[in-house]
Order: sequence, then structure tokens, then C-alpha cells
Amino acid sequence: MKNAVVIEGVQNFNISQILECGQVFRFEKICDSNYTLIAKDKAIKITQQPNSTSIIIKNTTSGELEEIWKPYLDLDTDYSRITQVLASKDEHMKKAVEFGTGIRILRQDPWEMLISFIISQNKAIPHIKQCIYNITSKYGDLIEENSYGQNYYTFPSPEQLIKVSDEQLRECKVGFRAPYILDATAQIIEGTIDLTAIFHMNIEEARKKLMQIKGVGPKIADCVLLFAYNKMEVFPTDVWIKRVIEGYYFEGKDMPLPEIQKFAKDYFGELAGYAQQYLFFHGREEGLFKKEKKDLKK
DNA sequence: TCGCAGGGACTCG
DNA sequence: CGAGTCCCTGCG
Repeated sequence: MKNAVVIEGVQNFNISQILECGQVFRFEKICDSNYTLIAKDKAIKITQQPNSTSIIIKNTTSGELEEIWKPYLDLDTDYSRITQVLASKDEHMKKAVEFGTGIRILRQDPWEMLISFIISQNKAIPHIKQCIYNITSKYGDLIEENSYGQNYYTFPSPEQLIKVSDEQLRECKVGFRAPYILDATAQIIEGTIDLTAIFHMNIEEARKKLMQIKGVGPKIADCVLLFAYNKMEVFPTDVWIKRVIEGYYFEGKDMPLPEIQKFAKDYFGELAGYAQQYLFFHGREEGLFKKEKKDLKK
């Protein structure tokens, strides 16, 4: 029987921040304290009242909570230490950590992350979500119908996607990324890339392996490594985070990407991935550095 | 209205 | 290397 389970006394957990900080695309906001999340071939509802340490998960079991959701939600990681260390770095980090103190980095599926972040390139988040929904609704399996909004579907497996053509992918509005998705799928099916094996690789090996897929560069590889493989020392560097780092630590000067990466590695060390999420979420929600950029163009 | 940027990466020269 | 290009959408 599917039912509701409750988790009590969880610190550093804010479901809104966790889902809205840009690491995950398959969720729906019902209201501030109530979200639908599709993951692990299931659709669950997560409820958390403001400032509450109690979390209610609907449409699951206590068995699934232990086996699936605790690892997925990263509930066994001590975020009080992480937030403390990062907040003590400087005033910028302190603000960013305080702003997103309930963020946790989810442990998502490598295959789904790979395709999702290939789609993400040069797109805004709502558009990314739409493309992913299009693909799941056409080529995934129905999990549950939903009379209020979009139905819930599984993310199609490599075996399901290998049957899909370039043209069919373009109908999902992925545009020029269609051949990238085809290449990723083909390499998984052919076995030239083994997504499970990447769990056991070091960062450099893993990044190299992922980047042998067309359309996967350093940024997308790092996103997959951080959000699926839990390589916490990577620092995915997109235009936003680049702007934030330049503004905070380089007086707004334009810095080459390797310099930013080196700075993050030296300054944040093995917590770089967490730092990236706090900085990204804070920067985006506050609309930081948008004005500065416009001013520069004059 | 239209030009531009959006969690980039590839392809030329 | 640096610049231009890629599909599509929303925003000023």
C-alpha cells in the first residue's frame, strides 16, 4: 500500500530551495510548501511547512523511504558542517549560505542527468523543463495520470531512446542538441560508455569519459559529475557563476574559465560543488550582476 | 518590433 | 585560439 511517511527533525532541508536551485528539472510547484517530484520512476509529493523540520512524503512507503528517498535526498550528509565551513570563508559566502541554508545536493540518475544537461545548453530553465517533459511524455512510460496538470512519466531508458530519430527529437524542441542526444544514447547502447563504471573513476578520467560524447563539454560534464556521481569537488562554471565569481573575487574583471576553475579548487577545495550551488541560487534569486552586465555594454 | 540572451559546445579560419 | 553558429523561447 502506498501511503504517506513523515521524517522528523531534519536540519538544513528546505524543499523549495532544493528543487528551485537548478539541479533538478522534473518537479512541479503546487504551493510554497508543497511540491510534486518525479524521480526513481515514481511520482511523490513532498510537503514541508515554512521553517519546519518535518517533511511529509506522499505516495511512498517506509521501505522506499529508507532504500530510495534518504539516499536520493542526501539525508545522511552533515550539512551543518558544510554550511559552517563555507560561511566562514568571507562575507559573500556567508550571505549565500544563509540565503540557501536549506539546499541539499540530490543524488540523481546519471543517464537522466546526462541527457538533461545536454538539453540545458544555451537554454533557460523553463524551456529545459518543457523539452524534458516532451521527451518523457512521448518516449517514457506512464507512471500516473494527473487531472490537474501534466501526467507523470518515467525518463526513457537508453533502450527506449535508441529507437527515436533526429526528427522526432526535434519535435520535442531540443533543436541542434538532437544529434548530441543520439550520440550519447548510441554510445551507451554500444557500450563504449558505461555510466556505472564512472562511479569508480577519478575526476579527470570521469570528465574525459563524459566529454567523449558530442555536445558534452566541461560545464555539462561537471554538472553530471556533481548531481549524479556526487563528485563534490567539481565546480560547474556557467555564465552565471562566472559572473558571480568575477564580481565577488576579481573586481568584475573578465576571467578565463580555467582561472575561475583554479580559483574555486584552491578556495573551496572539496566543498566546491556545494559552494557553487549556494552561489548560483543566491545570485540568480537576487538577480545579481544583471545590471552590471548591461552597464558594461554601454 | 525585433534583437538578444538563456546554467554551451562545435566548427571553422 | 577567437568568432560565428546552432533550435527555440521569453523578455526588454
